[in-house]
Amino acid sequence: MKAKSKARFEARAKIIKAMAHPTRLMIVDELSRRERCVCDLTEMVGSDVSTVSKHLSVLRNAGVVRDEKRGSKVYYTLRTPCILSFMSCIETVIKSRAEEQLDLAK
Amino acid sequence: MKAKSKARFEARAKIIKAMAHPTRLMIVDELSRRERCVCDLTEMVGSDVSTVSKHLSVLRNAGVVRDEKRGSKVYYTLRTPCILSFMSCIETVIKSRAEEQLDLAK
DNA sequence: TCTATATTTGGCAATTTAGCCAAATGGCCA
DNA sequence: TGGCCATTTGGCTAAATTGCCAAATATAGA
Repeated sequence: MKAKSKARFEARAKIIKAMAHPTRLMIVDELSRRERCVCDLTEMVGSDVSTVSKHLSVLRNAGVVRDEKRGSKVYYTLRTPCILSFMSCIETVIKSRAEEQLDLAK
Repeated sequence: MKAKSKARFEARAKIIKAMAHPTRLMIVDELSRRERCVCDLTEMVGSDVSTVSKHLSVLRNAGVVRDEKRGSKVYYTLRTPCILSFMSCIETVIKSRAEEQLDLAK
């Protein structure tokens, strides 16, 4: 049971780690709206294509996004839409933190 | 607007990064049930106290947990309960991934 | 005050990550 | 086939992260 729960936390951490980067969050955010090819995302992000491609492979390996080749382009989509609720939790943490600091300032 | 959204993604990434570790996830999971002192968590986790203390400081700096000193012990609590919905999203990703691999195996 | 317990901090070695360039791969079309 | 476009991969360096030990700090109690 101990080992099993350890494996569970490792599996979760792997996914969370994949999202733990500003650029990858931006990508996830964009993909929550519509599918995008690497070229679209590269333009959005403003880094080298190879960098964006590597970020995408991190997300793909973690199972956060899915890729589909059509013609010479590769389109990425989110695998599940729950990412939005995920983000709303993060925003709650940010807000809670801000409020607490406001209290301290009084 | 561009810089603003960049800062937003960085703020979010900071919090997500704080959770992106199996041990810290285990801690967050435990704290979602009840408050715990460092000694309790150290026993649970099974690492050196200093290691656990550093994990806790990562979570504290990110605003995920709050600490309160009482006597010679320091008790940690979750700052917001939404972490649970956060985890359920992660589980969805894991499940979606598993199902897709099952399909491939057919 | 002296000691034991609880926690944090400093420091260090090993590992992982990020981002760039250059090169390889794959598809499209003249 | 040859050349162009889209994407991935290899390789490299710089920076960040992890986990341990040792040492510092704080509190409670004899």
